[in-house]
Amino acid sequence: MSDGRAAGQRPGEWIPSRPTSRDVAERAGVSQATVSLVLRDRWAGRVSPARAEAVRAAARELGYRPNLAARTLRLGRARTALVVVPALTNEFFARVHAGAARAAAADDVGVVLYPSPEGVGTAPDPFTSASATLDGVVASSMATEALAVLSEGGLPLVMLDSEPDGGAAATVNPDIAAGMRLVAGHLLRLGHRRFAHIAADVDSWTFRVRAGVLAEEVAAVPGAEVVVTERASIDVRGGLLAASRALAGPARPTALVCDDDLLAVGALKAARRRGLRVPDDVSVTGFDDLTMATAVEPELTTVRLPGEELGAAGMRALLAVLRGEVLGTTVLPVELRQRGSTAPPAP
Amino acid sequence: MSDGRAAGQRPGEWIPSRPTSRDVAERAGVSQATVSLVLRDRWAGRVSPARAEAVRAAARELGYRPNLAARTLRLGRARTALVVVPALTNEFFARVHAGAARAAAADDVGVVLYPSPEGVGTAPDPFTSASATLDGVVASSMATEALAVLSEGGLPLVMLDSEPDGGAAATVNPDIAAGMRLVAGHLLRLGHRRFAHIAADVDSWTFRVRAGVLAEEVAAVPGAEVVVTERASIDVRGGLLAASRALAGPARPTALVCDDDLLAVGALKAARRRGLRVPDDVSVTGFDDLTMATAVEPELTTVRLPGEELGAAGMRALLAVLRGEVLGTTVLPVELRQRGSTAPPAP
DNA sequence: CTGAAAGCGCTTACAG
DNA sequence: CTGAAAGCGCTTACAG
Repeated sequence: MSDGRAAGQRPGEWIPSRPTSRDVAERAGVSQATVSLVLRDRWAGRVSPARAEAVRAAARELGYRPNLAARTLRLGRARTALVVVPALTNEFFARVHAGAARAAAADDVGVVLYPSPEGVGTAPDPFTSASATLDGVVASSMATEALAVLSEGGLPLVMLDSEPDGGAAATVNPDIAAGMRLVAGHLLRLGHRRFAHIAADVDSWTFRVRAGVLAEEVAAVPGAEVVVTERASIDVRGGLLAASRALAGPARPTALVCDDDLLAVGALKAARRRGLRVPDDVSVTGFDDLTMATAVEPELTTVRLPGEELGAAGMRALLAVLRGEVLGTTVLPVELRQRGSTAPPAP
Repeated sequence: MSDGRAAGQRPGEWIPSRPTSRDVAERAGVSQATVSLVLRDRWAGRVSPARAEAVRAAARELGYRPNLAARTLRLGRARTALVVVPALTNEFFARVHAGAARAAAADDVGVVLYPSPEGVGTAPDPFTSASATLDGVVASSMATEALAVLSEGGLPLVMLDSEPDGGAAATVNPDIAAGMRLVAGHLLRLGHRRFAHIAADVDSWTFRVRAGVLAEEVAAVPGAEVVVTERASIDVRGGLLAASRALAGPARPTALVCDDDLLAVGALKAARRRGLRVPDDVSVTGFDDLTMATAVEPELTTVRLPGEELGAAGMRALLAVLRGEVLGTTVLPVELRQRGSTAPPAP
């Protein structure tokens, strides 16, 4: 202790000098090795039950907690995963994070969160962060350009809601295509033929799939057509602007298919401002099933994406990859939630 | 390297064997000490500029990143703070986290997030988490019982939106009392006299203040009264149920003062279901100014709590405490956002 | 201006 | 069944 501790303490008295495994060993009258064995539960048949109990008692009395930095250094693994999401203030990504953290905790792995600051755009290098002693990365719904940065870390990478063959060790996706097929089918069956697609202004797999499937499904029905608005930023205001424009055209669409619930909420506002009733004059659909989807009136017909399950499955996939297993792409089912914002078009 | 590395690698080939400072030293033809000095920017006057440049070049070429576990172990500090919030899927706490992470990053400190799984209730011991090499804790809006657990870690603790003298090293609060005074004043000035308080079912400082101030302000006006509903769980459904009950009574209140925007959104729904118009028949106010506040119609009159600023100020306070500074309680200003959900009561 | 050495706290192969 | 020792990668006081 020639310097390190002293140097660490100089800035203030705030460093609680925690007991070390040596302190526990001393108190229990055993060696540090025995302490480690007992506390890591690797003692069966190697340490007598009496001594094991003595160690546990000493640890308890001292309030001993292993120093994770030391353990990490020794073990060469951090038992920590990085979760990268475009924006944490979006409820969907908060759910993804919650699911990932839950699955990680079940395996005694910690999670460090990295919300890409520029929204869904390119993330600056997360690996320079102070918490960057990482075993692997789970990243959700990133824009295409962001992948390169993530791969650069050289860490095992699991992508969520992303291009299936994007170079990640594993991919877990909600069944986006099925979701959009459910929306299109629902509206077509109600009798809609003039659609507007309120599309998000993010260039990522998930939104490309939504656009592609909607176009296909509508094209398959004679007389049906879909116009695509200028791409909208993913917030209420973006939806309001894009939907206003879509509703202003000559052949007014009878259904607004929105890439996200936030856009759909904006579309609801746009319709109301033009004096149109939802769903009587125009139907509106969303994607995600955020809390907001049932907060508004009418409540939104939308696709429920399993955010928590996505995060949990992604973390489990990462853990499996770290164990050396080889994984491909997992697809999670989605559901259509039919609510008050959709109805047959006015005759 | 008798065992450690080998043991670490056995589970799979996934551990990228990263270059160490020794590798950089070798490549640059200097000692490890020089590498450390240069890379930590402590070389001025101690290492010749030419060698410093050589070290930087070598580090760049090898893609060297310091092993944080080793640095942490040596330094005795983790440069990592724990942020504890009741629930991350609540947008307000997501904002708090974002602000805290931003402030931490500015000081090159990492953030580990701990969303108390049981909502706003008692958090189980966060310090057993695998990422628990921590310098300090910032905790927001915790229920009273949760404080004990947090103090137990023995780490410097900054509380946000909490009891000012609750034993934390520092406290940073939005001016909750002023916020509720703004709401009450606004409604009283509009002419309201019969209030219902849709109160949250969480026993914490922030909600006690809201209840206390509302009661006081209303009591100060002759003829004005406030009834308190059964406490509601903080979500749309909770608000809907509590508000339904409040509106069913004999002397129907003309204003529903809600502890949270989610409750207020529920109240909006309750009013609508009873065939009451907002704000013509009944006024509704919220607290927080979530995205949802402007998503609904009419948009909510609410108190804007500065979530990001709260998180950032809290983290800066923790950093100051870690530097040995003594801090008291900081109060952040709040604002009333007047929108469409409030109006004079029907005559 | 530079390097050799010690030590942070832990875990494990090895020797008893 | 138990302990002494080495070493993970880094930083810094110290000796040159």
